[in-house]
Amino acid sequence: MEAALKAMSDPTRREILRLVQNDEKPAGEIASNFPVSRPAISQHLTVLKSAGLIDERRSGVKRLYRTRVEGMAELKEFLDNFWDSRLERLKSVIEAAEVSSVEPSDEENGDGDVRN
Amino acid sequence: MEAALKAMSDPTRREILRLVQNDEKPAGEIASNFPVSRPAISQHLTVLKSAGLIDERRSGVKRLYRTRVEGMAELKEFLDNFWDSRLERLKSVIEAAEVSSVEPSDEENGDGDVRN
DNA sequence: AATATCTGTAAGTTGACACTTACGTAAGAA
DNA sequence: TTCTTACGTAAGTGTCAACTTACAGATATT
Repeated sequence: MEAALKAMSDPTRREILRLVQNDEKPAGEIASNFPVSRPAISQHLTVLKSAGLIDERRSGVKRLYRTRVEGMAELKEFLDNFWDSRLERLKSVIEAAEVSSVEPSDEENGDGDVRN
Repeated sequence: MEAALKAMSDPTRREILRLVQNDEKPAGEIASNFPVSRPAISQHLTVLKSAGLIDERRSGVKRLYRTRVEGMAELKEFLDNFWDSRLERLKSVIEAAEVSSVEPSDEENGDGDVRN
């Protein structure tokens, strides 16, 4: 999970995920879409695979990669829980902010008694 | 956005976000929840702030931090779009996998004609 | 003014990471 | 078997990021 989030934080890997979203593609073809070297992409694929975000299948000399749905779903669920515990009750706030302008509470006195 | 995702990929920062989800808290109190040094947390706060995920408010000597709803919402939306273009049509697949066991297509011949 | 408190910033260290260029390996073709 | 194709892996390099220990600055307190 931790690994999945970290894996997704890289733009190249996100693009890879986008490339293999539906049909599986061989490593070479995937690499051909990027300005970096083929081994570099191979390493990215390893990261994505060990993060559970893609599947690897061997077919002859080639290795076909494809998005692993379970892994993606797990990550999504993890993040959805994250939003839930934070955004849910604050959802109204942002909606209110969209309607009217931002209206700060405007307090500039000192201290609010925070135990330390 | 890129910055936000990267910021979230760190466990310490995710915990910070969890701490300041509702009420704002001063940097010192936030730091007291972690085994690392206070300056380290201060730097994490800087990262989160410049990623637009938290807000800073000065109150006397203290600096109060709190989750920034807009930033979180934007990140969520970005990711939701990401899932959409990938998971939506594959949703059925994982649901099918939950019902029955995994049933691979069982192809082991070679090559599928991939231009290279 | 002098002092204590709360905090960011500077500077340096260490480890992770994205990348490169060899090189090794497995599968199919000649 | 020998060659070619499609890869991963090893080894090295530069950069970034998380952390540390000083130190500086700004706000109350005395």
